[in-house]
Amino acid sequence: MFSKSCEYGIKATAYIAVQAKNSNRVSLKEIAKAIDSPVAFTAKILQQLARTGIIDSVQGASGGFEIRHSQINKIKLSQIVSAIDGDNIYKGCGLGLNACNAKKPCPVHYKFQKIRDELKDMLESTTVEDLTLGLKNGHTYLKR
Amino acid sequence: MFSKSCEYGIKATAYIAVQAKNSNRVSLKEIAKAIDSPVAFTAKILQQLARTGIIDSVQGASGGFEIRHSQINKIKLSQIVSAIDGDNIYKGCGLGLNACNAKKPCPVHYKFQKIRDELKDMLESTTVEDLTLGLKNGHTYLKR
DNA sequence: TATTCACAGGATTTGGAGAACATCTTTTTT
DNA sequence: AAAAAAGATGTTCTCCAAATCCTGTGAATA
Repeated sequence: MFSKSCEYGIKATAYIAVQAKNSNRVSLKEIAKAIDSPVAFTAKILQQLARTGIIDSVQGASGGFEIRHSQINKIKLSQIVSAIDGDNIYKGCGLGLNACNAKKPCPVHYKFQKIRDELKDMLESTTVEDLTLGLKNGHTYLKR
Repeated sequence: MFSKSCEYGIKATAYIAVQAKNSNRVSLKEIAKAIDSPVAFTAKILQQLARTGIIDSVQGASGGFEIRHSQINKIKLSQIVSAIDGDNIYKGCGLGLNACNAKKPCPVHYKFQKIRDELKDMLESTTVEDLTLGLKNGHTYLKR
């Protein structure tokens, strides 16, 4: 469904948000450990997220990553996905055709459109805060 | 969404079905040309589909691939997907966790489950015949 | 029965995403 | 100002899906 990068991006953002709620700034290492991801690779993804303004990075000793409290309930999953995987999930043809659209649809175009639209709605109506709720009370997990 | 193999598999099956309705048996080359896919790679995928009984292959001169008329409206998209990609699409975790299930769900588990269930329903309720209809009257396409 | 056509299937190569490594830059602390 | 902590960036390595190659086998037909 999503690329590995995107999966890590979502998990990392969720973890940072949980810690930000406790006013903790977290380091790259801590994040990688918490979401069980390769450190160096995670660094690149966090950079992408920081550049697009989804998370904030602070350099230097006692630096790390954080998210402004006011942003936690505003960041939508769709933003993270777009930042990392682009909008191919919404636009891409189910059968991989380059020019698949309403004018020249592939045989499964409309059936897939329905699914994709629902996926889009879901991603646009789910905020990072939604993800933190289950994590805080231990009902959901980021590892294993 | 699907692997390239799977995309080719669906397109090939649809094409073979259209031709089978006209009582034409089609060769590997013709199929590859019709769906704009690499010949050798397509051969492998057709082998898989033939082995699982979704399509029939006939060796020798004037051989090729075909589908029994009585099967065209019975073969479901889900069968093709399972034969090539397995059932990872239904089971796989949205965030790539190995052990993501109702007992230890990831933060997006239930939201994704809904989408996946709908995808499953769609694939199970769409037959190869459904795909052939648009192709025959020129409303849908397999190339470009 | 020899030839040719066409699929079967094992072995191999290629390309790109994912992962790891090394180095440079910035910021904080002392 | 120097050292330490941490992010930024470029390069390399690895692995698997994607694609190809080559040889084997079966069927038609002359």
